[in-house]
Amino acid sequence: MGHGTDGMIPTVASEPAVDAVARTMHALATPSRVHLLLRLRTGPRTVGELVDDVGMEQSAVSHQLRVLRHLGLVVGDRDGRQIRYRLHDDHVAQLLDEAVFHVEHLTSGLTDTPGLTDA
Amino acid sequence: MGHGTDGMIPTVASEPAVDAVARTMHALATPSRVHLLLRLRTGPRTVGELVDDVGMEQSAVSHQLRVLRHLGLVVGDRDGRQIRYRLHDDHVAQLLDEAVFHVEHLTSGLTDTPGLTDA
DNA sequence: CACACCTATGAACGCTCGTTCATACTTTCA
DNA sequence: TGAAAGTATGAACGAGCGTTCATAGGTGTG
Repeated sequence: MGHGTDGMIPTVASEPAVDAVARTMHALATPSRVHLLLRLRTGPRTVGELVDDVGMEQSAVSHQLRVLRHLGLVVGDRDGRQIRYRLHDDHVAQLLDEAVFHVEHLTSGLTDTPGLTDA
Repeated sequence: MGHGTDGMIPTVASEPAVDAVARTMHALATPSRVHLLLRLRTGPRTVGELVDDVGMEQSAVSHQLRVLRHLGLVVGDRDGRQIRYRLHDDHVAQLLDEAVFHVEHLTSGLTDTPGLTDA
């Protein structure tokens, strides 16, 4: 059972929502950001720790963290001269888990030619 | 695709899964595809119908449908000289609903400056 | 105050990707 | 079989984006 639109089916789903979905899902459309988010899902980490975890440069990590910040997915708290990042709330963690879950359970029935179930 | 590591709790989430998530979520990272998917969520539609629904050219629709097909999110069944597309399964519909749900409930606590909860 | 440490920012480059234009393919009908 | 309808495909162009390089901003320490 899914939450969300229980019962009522979105006949067309408001147009504005379309852009909002695309914009937010954009955060999960890049390996580097997914990597960072999954890392933060295990708990708060400083930028330096994240740099060590994923194989990215400090600048790249900072840039991506800014993107995630603007999307409201992560929050940074200053601790001394370093900044500790964390997922914004459980909502984000849940979204992450579901993304991973769905991907791992996608019936891989890829199709190359339309009109056929497989080819 | 292979699940390299065991099927355990995502303490760190296997590296390969990261790319898989990013690749699939990529489908939801563009307004045009979200539009098409949400439309298909209300039931099967032919390409022509989709063209009328969303404000895209036939070619663009066909191109995006191909992307969604390769990702295993939609399936096309030939019906006469037109092809009727539909979501691959309930899984995809659920993923869509959850995406919309989460976006609509994202505590919009955007932050521009790190180290501060708001500014 | 000067310096090292940590993180953020801006510019630039390369690449990916979505769209458009033109065309080919498949199916139906006369 | 020739034509029209419906859809797919390839090339090309432009925009958006992720990375790197260089540098600035802020923080603690001696």
